Amino acid sequence: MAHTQPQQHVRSSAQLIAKRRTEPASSRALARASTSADVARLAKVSQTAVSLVLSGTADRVGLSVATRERVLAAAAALDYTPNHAAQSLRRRRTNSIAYVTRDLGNPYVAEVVAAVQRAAAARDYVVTVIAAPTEEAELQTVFRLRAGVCDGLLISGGYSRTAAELRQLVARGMSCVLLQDACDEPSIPCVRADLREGARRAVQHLISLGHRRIAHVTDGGRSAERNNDRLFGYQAALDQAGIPFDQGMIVAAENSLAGGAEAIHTLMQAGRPRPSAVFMFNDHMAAGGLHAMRALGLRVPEDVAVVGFDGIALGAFTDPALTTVEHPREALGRLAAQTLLDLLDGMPSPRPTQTLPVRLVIRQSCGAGRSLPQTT
Amino acid sequence: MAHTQPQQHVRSSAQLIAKRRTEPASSRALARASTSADVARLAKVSQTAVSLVLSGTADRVGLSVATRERVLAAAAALDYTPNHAAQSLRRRRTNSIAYVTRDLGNPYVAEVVAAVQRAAAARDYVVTVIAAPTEEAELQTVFRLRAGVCDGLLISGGYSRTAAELRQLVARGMSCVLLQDACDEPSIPCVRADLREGARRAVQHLISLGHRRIAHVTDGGRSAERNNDRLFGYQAALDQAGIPFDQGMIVAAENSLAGGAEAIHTLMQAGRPRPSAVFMFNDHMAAGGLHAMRALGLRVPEDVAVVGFDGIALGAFTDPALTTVEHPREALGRLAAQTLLDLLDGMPSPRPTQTLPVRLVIRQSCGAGRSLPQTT
DNA sequence: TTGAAAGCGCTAACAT
DNA sequence: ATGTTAGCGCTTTCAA
Repeated sequence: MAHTQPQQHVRSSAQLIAKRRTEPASSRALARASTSADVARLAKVSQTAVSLVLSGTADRVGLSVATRERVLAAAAALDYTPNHAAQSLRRRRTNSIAYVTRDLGNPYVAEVVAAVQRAAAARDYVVTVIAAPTEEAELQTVFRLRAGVCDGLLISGGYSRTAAELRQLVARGMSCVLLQDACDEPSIPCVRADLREGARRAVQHLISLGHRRIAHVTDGGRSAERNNDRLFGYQAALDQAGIPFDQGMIVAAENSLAGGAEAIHTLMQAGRPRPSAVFMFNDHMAAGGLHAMRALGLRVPEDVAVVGFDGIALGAFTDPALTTVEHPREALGRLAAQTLLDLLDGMPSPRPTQTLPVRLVIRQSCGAGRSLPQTT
Repeated sequence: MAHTQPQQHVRSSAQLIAKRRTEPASSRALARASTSADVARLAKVSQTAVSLVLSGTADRVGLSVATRERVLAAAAALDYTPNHAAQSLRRRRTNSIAYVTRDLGNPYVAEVVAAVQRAAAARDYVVTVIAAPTEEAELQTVFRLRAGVCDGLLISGGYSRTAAELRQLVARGMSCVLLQDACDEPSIPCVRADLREGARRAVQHLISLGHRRIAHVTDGGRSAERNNDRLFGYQAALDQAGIPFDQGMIVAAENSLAGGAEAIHTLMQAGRPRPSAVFMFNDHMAAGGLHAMRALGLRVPEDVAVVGFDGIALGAFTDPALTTVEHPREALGRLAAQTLLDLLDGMPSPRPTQTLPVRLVIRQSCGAGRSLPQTT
């Protein structure tokens, strides 16, 4: 960018080269992107030198400063960018990892992804996010990754059938880290937040406020045998307080605003014992639930106390603001990325599962009385 | 998957081959992934035949069925997956497009992405989503794409400095389609919704309800000279009704729940003429605004009418439900993807800018009186 | 300190 | 109907 004059000069010779090389090709094509050979020719050095300089290995090897500068000038003049496919083919490394998620729509995901990207960028890796909304899409995605599109894989909340495919992938040498849902394969590390403990504390909090009839709205989209950390935590809290578990207090619904609202309608149906408090699967569903309660004429927290989960921004802006369990999104994303990159560098994960702590955030919806500031 | 027996048989020979080939290599590496040469050897055909069969060109050329089946069997036995880098290098095509967005956190984006993915999948393309939260990140991302990581680019709401970089990219032969924000380069097509008309209608609706002091909360994060379609529509509606424009009715804030709340606090400050209605930049900010109004003791729509924008799911679950302008997310994503893929196929875009219509959705927050069903 | 040469895995002209 | 051959653009021994 510095020396405009010489650069301009060199650029013209560069274009000559490009032109000459392009002539025999199809006339429709634009000027071919310049290659490292073009750079070498222009700098009057070998391709090796170009590669060495541009990959930063030059000083390790000991190329002369003069050569180095000639290469850099030529590269700049030709507006050279290494071809990614060729580089990957040769290096057997793409310097990219994929983050596969089911619901891009969840703002929670965006924050985790942001953290992953920061951590990856610090180690010169690129993150591509792949949305796989259905089980089929997820399977297909994982399958496609066998082609070596990326070096490693971060999977958040995968379907169980994916696990089998994953095992194969890992057996073939692909590195992979799971978010939140450990699979039975110990060689695939998992990074998670302690949702079970978070749920236990949330429900314990409700119990401490005097509630005994506490309902739980679960995510019906998740398979029953997995991902019920929240349910386990809920049960643990009841157990500790000596409150018998009542299956009628459990309602499954779609993980969405509408699903949350629907669950509340179900729960508050006439002829059914009414809960005095509801522990919702997440804040998103809780927001929908609050809407439904309002429509039903129920006051929160006076008639029904509500606790959410995740700690998304929305929870501070609902009416009333949601008491919730905060997911460590930043730490989770960072740790997952670091674990994966360590794996790629040949450093095996210290523990198969790393668990991060969560935090109970008390706002208004649980009726704890204290009027705290409304933003976290 | 059909003939287990023969497959098992072949698999063992396959493993022999794999083993033999691996022996001289580093002992640390896992069994090398099989290549098309391996498949050819096992099927006793040439690599060409393998390539032809697996790329589906076989029938066009006229390979015998016997050959075809031998190849398929061998490929299955070796669990063969073509190497993506090699394929891309040779074909000069990656069969992937990138979707670059500033805020993955916006649920609106997720829906557009989903539509893009469906349209792309139908034409055998993969979509990778790249989050570029800052201008620097966006520039860097666009710059990196010069390496040929993907064949085409979808950019939504890009920063203006990106435009320059984009032009270079397009000049180099990369195909690119903009979402919503046309840039001054006519060769880069743009797909957008008619936000200006949507805004005009929304404000006109407020005017028709008797409002004259209508405030507008804009997105302070966007540069002033771009992206103010909503502002233009707002002004047009005022003009049509003969209401003078008052700069004091315009407040810029961060595009977030908190930003929306902040804007309302500013707008409702004592000593300032109070608006009787507020047209918010989007539903997300509007939701934050509703929260602020509640905190200030203002009733919506009795004291202040509110209209949002985008038509995100949340708008149907706020209290009161938001009157809004619905963005055609599905159509937008689909059209953008199709335009880009057509471009990649050498079909130039019919018009530099394609504009989709929007729709006013009347709910409770504007006080139109009619009590419509709460979900769209 | 630098360069020549081989080859990553695949595809596509061009034989046969 | 099938095989041979020559690269795509890059990195990396190995030799000078």
